[in-house]
Amino acid sequence: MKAEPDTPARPTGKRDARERLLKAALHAFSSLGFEAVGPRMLGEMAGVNHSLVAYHFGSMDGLWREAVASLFVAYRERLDARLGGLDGLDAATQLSVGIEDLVAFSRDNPELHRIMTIEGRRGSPRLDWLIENQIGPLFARATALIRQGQADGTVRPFDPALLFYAMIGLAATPFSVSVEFERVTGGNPAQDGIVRELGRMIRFLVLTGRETPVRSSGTLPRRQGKA
Amino acid sequence: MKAEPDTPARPTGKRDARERLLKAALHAFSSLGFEAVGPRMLGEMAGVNHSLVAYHFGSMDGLWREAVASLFVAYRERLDARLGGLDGLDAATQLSVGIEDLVAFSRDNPELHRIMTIEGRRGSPRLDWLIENQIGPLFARATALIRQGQADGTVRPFDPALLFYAMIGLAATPFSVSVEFERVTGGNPAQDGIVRELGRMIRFLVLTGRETPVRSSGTLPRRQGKA
DNA sequence: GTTATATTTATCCAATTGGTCAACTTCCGA
DNA sequence: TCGGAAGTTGACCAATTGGATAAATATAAC
Repeated sequence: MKAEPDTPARPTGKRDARERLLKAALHAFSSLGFEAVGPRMLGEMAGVNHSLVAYHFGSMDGLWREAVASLFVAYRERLDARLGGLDGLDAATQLSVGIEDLVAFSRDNPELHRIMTIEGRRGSPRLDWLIENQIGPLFARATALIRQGQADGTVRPFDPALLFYAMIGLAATPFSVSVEFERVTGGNPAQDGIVRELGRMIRFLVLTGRETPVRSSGTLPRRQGKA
Repeated sequence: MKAEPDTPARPTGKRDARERLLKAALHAFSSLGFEAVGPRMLGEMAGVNHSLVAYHFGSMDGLWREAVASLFVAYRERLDARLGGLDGLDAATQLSVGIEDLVAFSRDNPELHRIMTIEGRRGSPRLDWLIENQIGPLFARATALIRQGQADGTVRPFDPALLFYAMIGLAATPFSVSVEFERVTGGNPAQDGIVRELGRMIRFLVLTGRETPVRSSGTLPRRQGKA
């Protein structure tokens, strides 16, 4: 369960301070950015003393790294589990499954893309670490699949790098800016209908032989003006 | 409280500091987020005293609002200039021009989308202001065009709200996370070839009758591993 | 020039920051 | 049972924060 804008400070018992700090950190980093978050704020969010950040993680940087790594591990494990059985299958099928999983994961963990969009806009030791350990390998794996599919004629012949960022951006943005999305469109991006429609749209852009499917424009309410 | 000069066109005094503060603010807000930026930091960036933020803009909030408004005004003026002549033309043509302009503007002003992705993820008085004054009208205008095109059969029958966010996300993301993009893909997203390819991709997703064009996968270098 | 106003700087303020550390509590193995 | 390690806390520090002054400078109007 995730809290909405603000995490309430709950002075509970003991012992799980580490986990609560990690959770609070993910929430704070993803909505405020690294530099706007300090031990004191996290301590209050997690309901523990701010000194525990230094004790458990050494520094804010160490906490950031561990929190982000846990997200990427969760994503990779989930993807490997989904993709494990069909390792020998054709690229298009693997991509199709990967797209569906990417949308679902982004819906359940919007923090990952939020943090990436914050860190990706300027150089930092954190971006170096992200590219080296997380995005780089993922990019290599995905673009290899894309090229293979393009050779088969099952993936549209756009630039593989652009397709990679298109998939990620399309799949994650509605959930990443969910508050704006909900207020502007009047619909919650996590609704089943929208998630399916999003997956359809991405598959259509990436894969050939998937012409525009069912007529579907009743997914979101039809709010027009502003308030 | 403070006597803020309401008349903006007053050609008096040396308005140097004001402009420099606005420029520094745009840069800082878009890369660090609102809460990580303070008057002192901006003063140092702009080479002026930090008190000038309070003098010229009343508060950080006022400065933020004015800086962001200037970006939206620039975008709207540019779009209106491009779209002015063909006001009576069909929706698909208007959308096609709008897409091309959106990509170009995002390339030249990545700050806009960066700020939007920061503010869109949680409620804030700034998000309220953004939706009410900037995004709301834009969304209404764009989705009306999309629906019109769908009625004509020239726009693909995906959900209009999703198409709106897809266009924005696709057009802006490579420039918004340009540092990451460049290091991961090995190519600068602002290169002419990439900009054209991006426009092609978006038009293909949105508009019918634009089947995948020329074979084009040599746009970006083919880096596979990481550095 | 003189004067009123607009712009800029320097300085002060209480409040908050990140980091450190000694002391206190809880837990677990011997 | 006891002793030490692990976990947690409150208090302290120098440094910095955002905001509010008054004083200083520049500009324009007369």
